[in-house]
Amino acid sequence: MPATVDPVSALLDWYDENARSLPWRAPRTIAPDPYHVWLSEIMLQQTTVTTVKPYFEKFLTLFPTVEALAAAQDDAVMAAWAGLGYYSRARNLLKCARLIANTHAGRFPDTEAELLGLPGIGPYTAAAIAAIAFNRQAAPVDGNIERVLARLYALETPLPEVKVQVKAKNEALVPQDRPGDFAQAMMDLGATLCTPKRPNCLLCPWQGICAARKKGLAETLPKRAPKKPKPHRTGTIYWLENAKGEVLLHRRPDKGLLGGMLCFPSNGWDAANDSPLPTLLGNRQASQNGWTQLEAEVVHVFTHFRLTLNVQARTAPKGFRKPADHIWLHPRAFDTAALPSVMMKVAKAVLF
DNA sequence: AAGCCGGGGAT
DNA sequence: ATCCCAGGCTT
Repeated sequence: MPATVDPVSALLDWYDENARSLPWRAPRTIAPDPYHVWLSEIMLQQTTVTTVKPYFEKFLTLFPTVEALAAAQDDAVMAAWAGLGYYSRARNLLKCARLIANTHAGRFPDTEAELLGLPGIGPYTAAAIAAIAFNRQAAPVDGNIERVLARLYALETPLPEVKVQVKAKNEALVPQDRPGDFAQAMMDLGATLCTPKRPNCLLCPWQGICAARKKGLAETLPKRAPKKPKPHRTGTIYWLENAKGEVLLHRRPDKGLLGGMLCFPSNGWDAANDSPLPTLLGNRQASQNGWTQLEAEVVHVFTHFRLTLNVQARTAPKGFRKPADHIWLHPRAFDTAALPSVMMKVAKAVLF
């Protein structure tokens, strides 16, 4: 053994011996399926491996090929994505699948530049697909790689400014023969050993050369700007049932919060989607034909605000006509519909 | 450049 | 209760 080992070789050796078995990772001897790589990378945007796994497998069952996905109904895709969050990803996923199927003969482009032009594919995902699916000389940088390299080189500039240095360091390390494995090894290292808190430096292939470890800075890098506190919003859910036991749901517009998803009519927390129901039916509480305030209160945390919802319920009067963009849906169908997690919480609070 | 956009696992 | 995640789009 030489006294000094090439850092990239040490990383790839660690990766070969410790690679987690992930459903979208092809065996060494089999070429990866670009559809699988693309689907997994979109799902993994700001989302952990544990969360993505069951969704990835469900999508491959429902939509085995990019052509099958392209042929699916919008609502079927939104329903399959329900609970995964960042719903613009699902809309762009479908947009991209139809583009690939209809104008690219079902084949994903194999260069970083072409991939970057597709809906839902930004700088990270374009580089990741180019490297992993096509073994191109591309160097994706995600949150894991930022952390690993900020520590390896003890980069003390706070995010996001440090991204420029990280990008340069990363590109300098990419090996010519295994760019895809290098990217995945870096991300695996960040996800399993070089974690944000309490990194397991004793098992790290770079424990001997990590500058942050030598300085005792491993746990504190990368530095981040302090975050702003989340504002708090409150709202009211209107749970309206018809004679068949179906509940009224509102399909939200495609753009914006929970775009394209089904939500119970509500007021007070999202002005653009305030419901006409209380005006249509009268919002007096505890009157014979009015709403009944339920005990249920639902708390949910979004990216940029915290939400507390109270629930009012009643049955629809005879002759009630549902407003535009509303549907009746029986609770037994909630599990397979496009209900976001916050609305699933509301349903559970009312039904149980 | 900054804000918007979900949800859940880990600590 | 807080952090942060295999980020992209919009303004």
